[in-house]
Amino acid sequence: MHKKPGISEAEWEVMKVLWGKSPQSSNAIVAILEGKRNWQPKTIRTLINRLVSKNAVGFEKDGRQYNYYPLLNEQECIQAETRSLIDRIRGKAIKPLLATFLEEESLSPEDIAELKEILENRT
Amino acid sequence: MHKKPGISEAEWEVMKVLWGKSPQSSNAIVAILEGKRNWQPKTIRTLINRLVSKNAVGFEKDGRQYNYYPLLNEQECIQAETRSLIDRIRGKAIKPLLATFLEEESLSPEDIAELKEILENRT
DNA sequence: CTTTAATTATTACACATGTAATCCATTTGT
DNA sequence: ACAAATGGATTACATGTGTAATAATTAAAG
Repeated sequence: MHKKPGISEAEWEVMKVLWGKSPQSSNAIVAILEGKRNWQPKTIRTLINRLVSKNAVGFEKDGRQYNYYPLLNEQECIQAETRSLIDRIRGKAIKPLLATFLEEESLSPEDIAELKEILENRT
Repeated sequence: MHKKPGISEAEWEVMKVLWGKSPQSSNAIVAILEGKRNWQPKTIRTLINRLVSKNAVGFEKDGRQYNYYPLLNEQECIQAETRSLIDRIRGKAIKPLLATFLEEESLSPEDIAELKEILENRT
């Protein structure tokens, strides 16, 4: 039994563009991503098509062109990835992982305060 | 240009077994994993072999049998996965993700104290 | 020694993913 | 009206991954 396919790493880049603004034409998506990743336009179109196949992205026709928009919620996708990582290391020390996050990422003072509060309440 | 292959989700299960104790025979690994995942022994052996091909696992012969041990450090692998997730959601709110972690996972009081300290020092 | 059982090695096969190119239809410039 | 460009649809192809089965080898049992 094969498991439901998720959104691949490359496809995530497209989702992020659409979560940032939607709907957008493939041209617009291509323009944005060509700068960030070293991808050919054809490659980016393939990714868009795959996301449509996966029902992660929908589109409306505007004459001959399509305008794409996300069908999945950003926060839910992030949570799904997070849970996937948690599952992967389940049974192992979660702390070093968290430490990596806390050290590497830019958090606002408010974020930090809020996270501290979560930790307090867990004790 | 193809990127270096990582350790797949299924392979991680094998790594976890070996990080828990090593070296171990394939039989021992199979015995442990048959309980947790619904895998055939042949499947598990395939995973072990792939890890050997990837230089993630080494082995010493003990007569006709092999005893396997990890060649990669657990903490580093966890960090790599963590960074991969961070990259994936880069530019997006990291806080909800952290909140998920902090709420879902079981952390010891010592862990919590240590994490709080990390947060303090970041302020 | 020969048959059997256990282990490792090799092969299989469908679907996913990275990374595009080609084909086809339609719009647009001349 | 015709040619060129553009955008979507289809096809490509190597490698990775899940999930094993089969073949080859060798140790153990009789």
